[in-house]
Amino acid sequence: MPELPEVETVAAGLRSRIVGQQIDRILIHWPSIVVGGEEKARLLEKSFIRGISRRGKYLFWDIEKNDKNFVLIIHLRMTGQLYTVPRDTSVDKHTHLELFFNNLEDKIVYRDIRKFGRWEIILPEEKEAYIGKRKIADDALLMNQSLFVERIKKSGKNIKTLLLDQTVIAGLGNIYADETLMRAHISPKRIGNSINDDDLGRLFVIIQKTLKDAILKEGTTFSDYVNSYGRKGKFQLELQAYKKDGDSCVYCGSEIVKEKVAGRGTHYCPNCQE
DNA sequence: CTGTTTACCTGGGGGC
DNA sequence: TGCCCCCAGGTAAACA
Repeated sequence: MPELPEVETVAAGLRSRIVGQQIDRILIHWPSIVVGGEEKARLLEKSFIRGISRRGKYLFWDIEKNDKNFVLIIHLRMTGQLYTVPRDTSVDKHTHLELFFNNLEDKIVYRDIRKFGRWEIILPEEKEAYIGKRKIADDALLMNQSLFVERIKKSGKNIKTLLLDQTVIAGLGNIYADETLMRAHISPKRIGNSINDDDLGRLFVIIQKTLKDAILKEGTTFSDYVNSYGRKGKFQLELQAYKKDGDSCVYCGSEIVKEKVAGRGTHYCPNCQE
């Protein structure tokens, strides 16, 4: 699923090619992907893309049309894909939106098997409220370490729940929550306020390093994720925990188990994650 | 306020 | 081959 490294890879790939471009036309095959439906989606036609940014798993496109500014917010959720193909490429039944450009031979397609992803168009002055309403925390790569440690330390929830909570730290999903806890040798079931400062500091550093490593590998492709060129990532080759149940732990050789923690399938080593 | 449950969707895999 | 059921998990809304 697209988490911080995957969304960052998509953001960077699109930014280098479409900032400055003008959208000529949008094809809408499944209007409910866009909040407000077709009428709202038409706002994008003839608009210019002025910038692309990211916070956690949210993509933000700064849009300008007739001297008015908008923000397009895209969340890929579980199976969303956002990538370019030559404009005459045919699309399948899972492709819900297509963006054509004035001066680009490629089009952008939005493909999403489960249709969980959302596009939302708001005004720039509404962006702060959008983030505030959802209480989206600082991006994991920009967050202050002591703030992270303080938030975990005062919580009675387990660490897996906290890492998945986008109001605590933004960007981790099920894959990177398991991967970072494995690398930090911390059990997903440990309660936040039972973990000492040193271990939390270490976890924070490992979170940032793991996410950066995954960005260098252009993300993890397990089933659906692709980058902005429609190609798979390579970090799945370096996973140590996610979907590794039954395999040997790379640190101690014990068998990795899978059980439900925080309502999610959770993979960890019972021996070295205490 | 907090915590839990359900809805949103489809494809894949297991059981028979 | 096919049918049924469960599972995958990010977010938001409904609920207790």
